[in-house]
Amino acid sequence: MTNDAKPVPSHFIKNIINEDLKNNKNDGRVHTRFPPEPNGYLHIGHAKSICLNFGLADEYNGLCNLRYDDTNPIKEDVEYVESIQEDVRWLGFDWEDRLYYASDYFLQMYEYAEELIKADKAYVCDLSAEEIRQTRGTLKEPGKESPYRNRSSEESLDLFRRMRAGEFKEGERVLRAKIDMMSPNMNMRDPVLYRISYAAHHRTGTEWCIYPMYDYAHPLSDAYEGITHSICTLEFEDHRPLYDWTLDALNYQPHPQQIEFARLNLTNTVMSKRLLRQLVETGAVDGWDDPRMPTISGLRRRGYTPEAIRDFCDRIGVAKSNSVVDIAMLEYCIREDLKFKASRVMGVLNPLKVVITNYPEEGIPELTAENNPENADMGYRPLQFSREIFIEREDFMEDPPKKFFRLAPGREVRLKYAFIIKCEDVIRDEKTGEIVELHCTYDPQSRSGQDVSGKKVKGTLHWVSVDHAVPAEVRLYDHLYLQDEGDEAGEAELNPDSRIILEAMVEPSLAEAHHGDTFQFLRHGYFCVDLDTQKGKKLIFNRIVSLRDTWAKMQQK
RNA sequence: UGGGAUAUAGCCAAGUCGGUAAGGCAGCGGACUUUGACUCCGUCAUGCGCAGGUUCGAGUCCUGCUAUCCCAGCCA
Repeated sequence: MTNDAKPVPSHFIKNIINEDLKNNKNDGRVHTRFPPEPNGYLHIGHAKSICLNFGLADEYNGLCNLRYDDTNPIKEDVEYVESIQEDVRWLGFDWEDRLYYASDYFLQMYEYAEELIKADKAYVCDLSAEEIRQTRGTLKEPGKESPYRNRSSEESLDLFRRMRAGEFKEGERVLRAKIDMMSPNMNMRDPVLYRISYAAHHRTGTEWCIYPMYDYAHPLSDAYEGITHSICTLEFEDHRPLYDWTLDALNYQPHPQQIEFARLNLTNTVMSKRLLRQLVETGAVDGWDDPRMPTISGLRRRGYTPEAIRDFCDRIGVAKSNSVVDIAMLEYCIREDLKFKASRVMGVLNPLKVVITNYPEEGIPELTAENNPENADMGYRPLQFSREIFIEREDFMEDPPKKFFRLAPGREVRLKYAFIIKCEDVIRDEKTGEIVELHCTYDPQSRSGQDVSGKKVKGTLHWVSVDHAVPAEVRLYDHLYLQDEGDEAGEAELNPDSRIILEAMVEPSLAEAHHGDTFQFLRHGYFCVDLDTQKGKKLIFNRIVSLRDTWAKMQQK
């Protein structure tokens, strides 16, 4: 499209790949994967990983797989596997025919485990979960070896086969790697490789009653798929020795390399699946795709575009330091993208009626509005002016400060795409004293595009014709402001101002808008149409993001 | 003296063999403007967690500290 090639940001993972390529490691192949567990909806943090993995494959002429890490049946569901594919596709990435499931490899993994047992590198342990926990030691003290650690390979193999055959109850036995109970790395203290679970798996049903643990399944899945660079987040750094151990134990080749990077954090929001789930389950939000949610589906419904999200992921970079990205960066990206795509239209969120007292009896011919001054290809549309219009209540001040450029008694402003008007009279409600109406005169010489009035005004207002206006629901969103208590119990509390619903008046052309269309309401920001089909196609606009407002900023000072 | 990792501006982040601190977001000042938007121009680290050392020269190398994050699931 554009030729201004955006400089592709460099980062440490590319340095590693470049080095590997130079040494002809992996025969010059680059093969990555995005490996979500289907236990929830994808969020913007996953988008970072998706863009990284698929982006790297793209850039190095390699491949990227989509693989479900579905090794824990009790947490997983087909609802999630479907939403994940939809979201990855929507973001603009294509795994082609490489859609895999760790559960596809259960048999291979099982056979590998038998080999491990025969090689005396794994054993069946009869300790209870509680006993294993107690003998694991602490961060500062070494663990104790299980009394079952040294039983014969034959006995372990027999027990393991019987585990698979369903002869034991959940929790009765596990398969453990025989590594080192004295290791300073907790993950190496004879980690559990297989546990018994009779829960139905969303794909394999009841075919299996033993399931591999992440640390065992992940390196094998990567190896089976010929992954060269297995990119994951920082908390798995301590697991890397186990990742390598699993593949090295039987000298398994190829040997993918695990590389860790820092997960995304955003100011004023929360990325924890636990907290997001809580919002959904308590009904604090309307669902995983509520426009307030940082989920991909929430952002999509809010009106974010895949282009904006990908641009964001490029801009934030990839590194190993825990960081919190300012949400202003995301907001910048969506403004930047919508700037050329969204039609500029007029909507009044808090209407104040204006009567044009010198409006001619014969009426005024149709006006013309430019759909997007930054993108001439988007064309023009007709616009109706009339004797009565609505303007934004906050665009009128009876006693304005010096720098107020909008309407005030005796002042003149331009109505966007239309005429210059002058405020002649302020009409109040007799009882409450509230301003209910403004009486203005218009200057017929000042018509937009053919202004011969010679007037110069500082302010331009947006407006809608009372006769033609279409009522619409407008939803304004604030940040989530969730408190993450960190540990288990933490109750997530939603910012009460996170959604404000207004009854607004919008210009008539919007009556035909489609679900998902994006617009810029002049001065109010970018909005996305979210048609409520339940309520007979009621027009709902989600505000994606506001415009930068230097006037509001001035007032705050 | 458990182990692993990280530290460059308000935020994110480049910085390959040591050669004199990219870029973006936010901010600030100004120009322009029929969106107080957009755009444009200018500005924003004598400084790289701290303290020493090596060197003609250190964000990069060495030594010693400090702070923060992760790890004791039969979760991923």
